[in-house]
This record gives sequence, C-alpha cells and structure tokens, in this order.
Amino acid sequence: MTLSNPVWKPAVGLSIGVGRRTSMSRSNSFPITNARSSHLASPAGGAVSLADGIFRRICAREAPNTPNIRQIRKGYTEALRQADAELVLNVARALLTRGEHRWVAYELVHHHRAAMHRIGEPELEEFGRGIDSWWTVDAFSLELSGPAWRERQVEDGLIECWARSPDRWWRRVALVSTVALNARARGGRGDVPRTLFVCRILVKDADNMVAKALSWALRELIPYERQAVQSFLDSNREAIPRRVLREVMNKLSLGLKNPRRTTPKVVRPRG
DNA sequence: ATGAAATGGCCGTCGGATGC
DNA sequence: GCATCCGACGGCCATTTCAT
Repeated sequence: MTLSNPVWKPAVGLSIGVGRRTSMSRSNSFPITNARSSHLASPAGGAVSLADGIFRRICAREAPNTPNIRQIRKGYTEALRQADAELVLNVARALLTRGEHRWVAYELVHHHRAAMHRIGEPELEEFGRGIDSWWTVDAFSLELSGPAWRERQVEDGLIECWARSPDRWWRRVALVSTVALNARARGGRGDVPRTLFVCRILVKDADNMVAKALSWALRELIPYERQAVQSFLDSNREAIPRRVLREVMNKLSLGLKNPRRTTPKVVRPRG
C-alpha cells in the first residue's frame, strides 16, 4: 500500500508544553545564540534570516522527519524565548512563504507566549491562507485557531463563519478547532456548548474530511459530557454520516474508536 | 457495476512503567 | 527526579468488502 505520507502528522497530540521531555530537548545544542542579538537588532531582516536558517537546517537533515524537524523548531523556540512577539510572527510569516513545513511556523508561534497572545482574527486569516490538506488544516487548527478561540481571542462568529464556508478545509478548521477546547493534552478544559455549536452546523456535511473531523470533535467531548454526546447522536441519527455514528458510538460504549475485532475476519474469494 | 462502509497499515504522540 | 521504553491509540489514505 502506498501512503501519501506528510512529514507532519497531528495524531493524538502535538506536544504543546505538557508532553514529556525527550532526549531531543535535552541534547539540543543550538548554535544560534550568538546570532540572536544581531537578529533582534533588525527584526524585519532578522525574521527572514532566521527563517532561512530554519530551512537550511531542515534541508541539512539526513532524515527530515517530524522528530528531527521538531528538534530544530525547539531550538529556535528556546533561542526566541525573550524575543518580541512581532519578530516571532515575522519569522512565521517568512516560513509560510516557503510553502512547505507550515506546521513549523505554527508551532513557533504557539510556543511563544507573547506571540500567541497576539493572535487575533486578522492573524488567523493571514496564517491560514493557503491551507489545502488535512495536515496543514490540523496543524493550523490545533496550534493557532483552536487555542486562540479557547482563550477568547477571537469571536465565536469567526468559527461559525468558517463552519459555513464553501471551502471544505475551512469547515474542517472549525471542527478541529474544537479539539483544542477539549483535549487535555492540548490545554483543553472542556467546552460543551461551543463544541456542539460547531457540530450542529456541520452534522449533515457528507465531505469525508469534514465527517472525520466531526467524529474527532465529538469523541474529544466524551470525557466531559458523554450524555450530551449521546443526545447529539440520538437527535441526529438520520442525518449524521455513518462513519461518524459508528466511531462515536464505539467510543461511547467501548472506549475505542475502532475496537480490534475479536474474531478473525472471514475473507471470501471474489467473483 | 457501483457506491458506501469497513478494514489494513503506516507514522506520531501520549502516558504509565521501569531503571538509573 | 529524570530519562527512556513501549503498548495503546490517534490521525490519514488506499484497499477490500458489502449492499443494492
């Protein structure tokens, strides 16, 4: 089987400060400290230069997979810890012009407290421009739009606007953003009303990318209000995509999205 | 024959267990 | 207390199976 395999996969958790530390973070000898002061002295040019440096380091890696690229990102996060928010945002902007590894830009902002606080509607519209795949959407939603929405840096109306977008990827952004409201590993504290608000808008959406996100959003809500999720399924049973119904019901009843089959599958010869 | 649903497989992350 | 290991589970796409 060939799997189109993006380097970054969101999976259960991008570490956003609550994950365990790894040897990568410990052994990260990051040689940009000396250059930092000159970058900070000239923010505009410094941002481009820093972005260039990040890309050079990524390209220099023998195996440019997620852990290796993240190691590079962590080094820059550490080096930029005391930097102005605007510089970090400009580095992210410069990274986004490259068209690949968008998630690095999103993580840089996410892990810089002041920069993250600066994220509002204009910044989200800017940084989200060009999202056109599930992995760019999920990185954007989990790192930027979701946390910003959770902290009420943007209005509910913006998320509603995305949920009603003709663009499938923006509709998915609206749903995946709810994951940041609820997933503890991402700083979520549980927000039933705002999650179900988005789910109701998209409950009939047959697009596969949207349906999978709906399943994800509802499953993340179960630890907080399983009765609300059950009621949502009951009242939308006819409209909701079969996949969503099955996965969320599995999670409610068995604790797993796709429980392992207990009996071997019977394979019938075709034809 | 065809579309929908289910499954398989790959990679990434989490979090408990373990060892130093 | 900290680092590391590893099983469980998450994401997705591609393929297979099922239902009509």
